[in-house]
Amino acid sequence: MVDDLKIVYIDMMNQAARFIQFAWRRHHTRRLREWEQKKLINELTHGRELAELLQFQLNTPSFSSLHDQAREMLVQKIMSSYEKVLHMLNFNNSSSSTLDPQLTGLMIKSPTSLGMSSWSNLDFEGSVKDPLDLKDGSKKRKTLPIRTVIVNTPPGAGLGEMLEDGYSWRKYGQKELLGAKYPRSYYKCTHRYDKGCLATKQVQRSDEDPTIFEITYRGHHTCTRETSTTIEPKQHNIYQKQQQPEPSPLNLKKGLDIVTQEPLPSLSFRPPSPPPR
DNA sequence: ACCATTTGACCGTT
DNA sequence: AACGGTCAAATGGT
Repeated sequence: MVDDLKIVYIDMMNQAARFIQFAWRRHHTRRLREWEQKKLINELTHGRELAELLQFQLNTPSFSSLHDQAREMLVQKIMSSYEKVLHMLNFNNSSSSTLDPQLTGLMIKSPTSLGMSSWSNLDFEGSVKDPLDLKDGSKKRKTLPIRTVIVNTPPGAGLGEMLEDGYSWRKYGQKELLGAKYPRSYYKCTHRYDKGCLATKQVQRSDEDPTIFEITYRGHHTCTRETSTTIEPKQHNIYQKQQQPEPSPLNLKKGLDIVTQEPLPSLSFRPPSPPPR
């Protein structure tokens, strides 16, 4: 849970950084167009909401108070980060819908000079660094569950429907692999940013039998809501190749909405407590 | 205007 | 240096 939110958070911050950098470099002091800014603000706003959810969850009586303290610190970092970014972007809301170029410049050149401590791990040549990696030597990064399925094409089916699995994916890359005849395609869940869904898949057409595809999924879909029309993935012609058990059994069934949907056992449900400032 | 895909560049690991 | 994964500008579609 915490790890997942961290990933989304870093992802979003990186995107925000890249976005601002892009706007800065290409248009120099040009103004961001309204829709550009709106998009960015929407993303950041949602990220802040996620952080609030996390904070609420952390108000739950703890198992290990030590970890909870670290978590709480992380939450506060996240929250203040978002507050500051949003504030910067909203700076001019009252007058016009443009991003103040001077402010942008300051952000890039000397983020700390404005007291933006949580931007200090943002360098604009690189990206956001994971704050917990700095102090903790535990390198448990590959925690996302991986499962690979072999799918073969039904005789009459076309390629398109063959690759349908009930989820919506956005292709973000394709690569010719070393000894392979066919390229490998890379997909992210369409709701990576609007719902923080980290699911990913790779599709690899088989060398020897081109009707066979090897599809590797990693991560859960946290984007599905069971409001009426949850689509179950089609299970035709699928052979499970390998399966990894869930590392985190107690959460993430329904993703980051867990607080509102599936309260933890210890959490007798109550309305979200106002987050401490 | 908005969105997804394409595709070479880029980047981290080995 | 090479490989595999990801990014993002260009492109094409609605």
